[in-house]
Amino acid sequence: MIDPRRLRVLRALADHGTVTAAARALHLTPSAVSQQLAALESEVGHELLRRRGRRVSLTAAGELLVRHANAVAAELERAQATLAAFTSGTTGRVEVGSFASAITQVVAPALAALRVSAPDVTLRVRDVEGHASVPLLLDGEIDLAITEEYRLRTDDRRLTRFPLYTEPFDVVLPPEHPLAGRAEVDLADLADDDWVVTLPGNPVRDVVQLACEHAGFAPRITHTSDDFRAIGALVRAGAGVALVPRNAVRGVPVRGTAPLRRVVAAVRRGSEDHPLIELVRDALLDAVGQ
Amino acid sequence: MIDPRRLRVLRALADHGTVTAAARALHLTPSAVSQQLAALESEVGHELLRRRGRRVSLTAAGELLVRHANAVAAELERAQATLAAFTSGTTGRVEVGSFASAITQVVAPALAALRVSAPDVTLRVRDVEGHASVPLLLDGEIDLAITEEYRLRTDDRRLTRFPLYTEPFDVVLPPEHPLAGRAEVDLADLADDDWVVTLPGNPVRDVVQLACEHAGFAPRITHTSDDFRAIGALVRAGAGVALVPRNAVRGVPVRGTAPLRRVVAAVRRGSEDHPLIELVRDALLDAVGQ
DNA sequence: CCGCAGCCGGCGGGGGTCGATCACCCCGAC
DNA sequence: GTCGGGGTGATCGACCCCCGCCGGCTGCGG
Repeated sequence: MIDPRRLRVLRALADHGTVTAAARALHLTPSAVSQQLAALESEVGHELLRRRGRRVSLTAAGELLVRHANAVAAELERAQATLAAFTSGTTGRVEVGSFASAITQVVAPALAALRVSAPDVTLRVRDVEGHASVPLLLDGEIDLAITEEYRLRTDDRRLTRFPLYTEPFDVVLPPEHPLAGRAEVDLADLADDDWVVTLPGNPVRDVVQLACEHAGFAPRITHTSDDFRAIGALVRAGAGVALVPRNAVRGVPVRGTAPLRRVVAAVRRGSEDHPLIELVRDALLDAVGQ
Repeated sequence: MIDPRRLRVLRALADHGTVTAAARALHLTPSAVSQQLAALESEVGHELLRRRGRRVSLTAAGELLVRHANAVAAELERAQATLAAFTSGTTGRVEVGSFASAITQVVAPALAALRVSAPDVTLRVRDVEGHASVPLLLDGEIDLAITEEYRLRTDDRRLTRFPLYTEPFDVVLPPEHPLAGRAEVDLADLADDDWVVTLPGNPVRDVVQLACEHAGFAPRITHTSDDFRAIGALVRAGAGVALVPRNAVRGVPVRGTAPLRRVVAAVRRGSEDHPLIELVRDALLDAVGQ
């Protein structure tokens, strides 16, 4: 029989791609992970890992088993959720991971509301870089992740997601910029400016570049940062212009159709029925006035 | 996090009703089972067992968790099945449990056919009393059970079932019986005979009694046995008449609508896609000419 | 030459057995 | 009726063994 605890190890490997990273996520040494995977292979009688150089990748059988492992994990999560629904008094802790601006936007208000409506629920908030929250969620380090929609594949069967709010991207201009003070700005008018954008790999960068392209130009990129407050500081220092989500840095609306950032909450599949998760989700939805 | 191995113990308890019996099924001591269940309770933070006298029964939370445990088990079974489908050459062992007459009827021919069509598959057959096969199946002692339909609840989500064949009940008469030699017998003509039937609790007994009732009388029961060959011997010895499945003891057809015994094969849910199971199932269906 | 995967020796603890105890139920004796 | 005893079932404590982890090492590859 397959030892279901070993499936957990396999899942971690699939998520992190390397034995060492999986071990970190499981709070184990690489040695232990390697041994467990070897044991799993002999258990199922199949090669699950392919040694590719100094790394490993999953074989087809491995990929298959991972999908079943995900189903098992979801079922366990569901078991915990329905069981928790039996506890009459809602007590417990929920760990929420969120990027900075969403904390001020929705998490902090939700936390305040929960302090009075459900004082026995302790909400632990963790400021997490956008790209890090989903892995943390899957690792079980946090129970609910607030992230941008484009960081999730819609068909990811490991997660359940629900939308929180949508915000447009605003233009941020230096105080001395000729267009400063306008009520709206046309992107095309910024074709000759210097631009401050996020680092390559950050999806926001693609959003900005697509928007500029749509306005008929390619932005001249002079400075980069993944921290929107840093971007705001650079812009105020006259380093260039930027296009950032409204709640990150307050700017000027874009004339016409502005790109949008959709913010969603995600939980591990199966935990969506957990009463504490439902409570926090509802508080978050209340906080965005919905 | 719930340790999924402990769910296995909980399942065994639910199936067998007592810690000792669950321990037997798991090849453990009662002490070990008791400890694992206590650990599970503290893991989920709920009472799962209620001490009722010197026995235990499941609480509502326990019942709930059992259902999830069944889902997890089915998923693990499915994982094993899809992985086994990767092995090109069909090799392995399948344990089949069946009552005696079905062995001669379908299992033996299927075994003979598999010996030539799939020589690397070893089929182990086990003669099992009708009531015992399903528990053995759930315990993992056998992989496929051939049993009467009325021994299965149709909504049992732990099993997948498929029909094999249907046989009518025949009347068995002593050689010196006035109706002996007839091509058909009307049940109503046996109202004044002594009857040999199965023991109370055996569903066949209910079938016989219902049939007699339908024919307008209550059978006068003088001898009982759960072994149809023993019943046949008693009848031939002149002890009375009987109504038994045709393949168990050859008798005389009933005039009008005879009661039917539907014989089905059952496998653990999730294992229906296992290539070896499919192979055996097809061989069984071939053996009944379908 | 660093970093990662995979062995090997050694250790600790989870999880097993064993034996004893307690609780309960079904008896039959009185 | 009730009292006591035997059988059975659950649980606890003590012990212990092996599984599974760690740490250090090797080998390889980028």
